[in-house]
Amino acid sequence: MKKSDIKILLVDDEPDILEIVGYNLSSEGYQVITAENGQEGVKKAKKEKPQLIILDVMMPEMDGIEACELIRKNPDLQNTLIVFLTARGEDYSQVAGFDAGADDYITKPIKPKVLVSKVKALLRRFREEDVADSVKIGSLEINRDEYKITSKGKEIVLPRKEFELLSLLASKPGKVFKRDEILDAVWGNEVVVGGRTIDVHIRKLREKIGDDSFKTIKGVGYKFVD
Amino acid sequence: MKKSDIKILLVDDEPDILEIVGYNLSSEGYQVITAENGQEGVKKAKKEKPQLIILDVMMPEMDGIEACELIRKNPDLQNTLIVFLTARGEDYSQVAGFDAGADDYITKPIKPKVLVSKVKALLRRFREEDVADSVKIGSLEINRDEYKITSKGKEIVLPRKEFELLSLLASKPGKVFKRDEILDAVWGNEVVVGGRTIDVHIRKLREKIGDDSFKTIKGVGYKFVD
DNA sequence: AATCAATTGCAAAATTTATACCAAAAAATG
DNA sequence: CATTTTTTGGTATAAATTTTGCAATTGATT
Repeated sequence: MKKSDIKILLVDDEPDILEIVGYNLSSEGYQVITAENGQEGVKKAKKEKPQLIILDVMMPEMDGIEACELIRKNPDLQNTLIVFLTARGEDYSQVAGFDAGADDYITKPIKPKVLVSKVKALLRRFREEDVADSVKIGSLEINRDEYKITSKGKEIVLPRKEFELLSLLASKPGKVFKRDEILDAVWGNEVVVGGRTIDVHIRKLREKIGDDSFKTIKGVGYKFVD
Repeated sequence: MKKSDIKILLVDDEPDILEIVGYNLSSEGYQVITAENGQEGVKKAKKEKPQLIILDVMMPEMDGIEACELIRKNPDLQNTLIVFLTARGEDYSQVAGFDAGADDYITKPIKPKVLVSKVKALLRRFREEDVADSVKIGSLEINRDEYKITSKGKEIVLPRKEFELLSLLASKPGKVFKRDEILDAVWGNEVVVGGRTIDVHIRKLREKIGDDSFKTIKGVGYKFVD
């Protein structure tokens, strides 16, 4: 994701803050969206789905804490980063803010450099978390990032489809995936492939990973067991 | 960078301050340069390019804020750290100072210990940021600043695109970058280039850096291995 | 238990797809 | 304008995916 693809929503009732913070973030290359109160903030958050939201705690009508809670209720915004702006000394707000689901807070008066570096740091973490899906299933380790699988210390390189199939099955060990489900997930339901195709791939996996790991449930599908 | 390579510029109209602060910093091993007023400070800043500048806010003729703004306008001094010296209670100066681009402030009366530790802390950050531009990946050293790559002691000069591509891949050794990702990062998704373009650049890199360093994951993308 | 129908396993072949490589054109650079 | 870098299209090659036909297995039914 490019920097200019990152949206930051800025919610504060003081236009001055909006301007200075907005300016600093814009000149760093981020897309900045602003809102002047809690309601508007929540609305824009839902609409724009920013990666990061900077929320003033003290605002008339709906304060930052409340807005934060509302935002967090939205499933699409679960992973959005939320940073609170608090006046120094409003100590309680840190606690309450973290309870409400904040990721960090910045105290006023705002130092542009601090703000920018904090935002950068958070977004770095965000990005890393985003890609860091390497799952361990018993003796298997599936590293989606590096596109490789480690089984009992041995690295196994798999072709795309086999890799996808294995990740799917191993994502829920024990669960039986119906053939339809598998086709949907691995092949996508646009492409129609014959019925035997899945078997073949399963066979390849059995050859490479181990025969016992894959159980056939006749008339239904396959499952991966550890 | 050695400590004795670090220059600190001290700007204050009071000779006493100059002396006491200067003495403390010198005995820490830093190179200290002094100036007795704003004009002189700005002039010396441009000439000496210190890593850190300590500026008194209250000075006759040109005050610290103004000097700071002038300094910041100089492209070479964008990353220079600027610390303000303010009398306690001059609260406005904090705000105005940060607006002008200051990184920190120290209130008078000056406590040498506080001063020194603050300077150290700031310079640590500065150094970290500074080196973050040249990354070492195994036998490779990528210097984004000077736009060159050192491999096994040999300097390799790369054209822009090849350089960008290599830095991308090497930034996360082992990670597979999908062709889309590569296009986004190196070419930017505004420009549309054909699919073979990436191959060709990879080939060039393989010729120059070494065949083994670049693995192809068919149907997915490429990765750099150390 | 034997039979039957349906389903899955399997191996090799066929097909499709992706990438490497090349040469040459186009664009940028100085 | 000469040189270097980047892009493109074409072809060769390698690899992955799918198909196919038959054998083996399973579960249900008698």
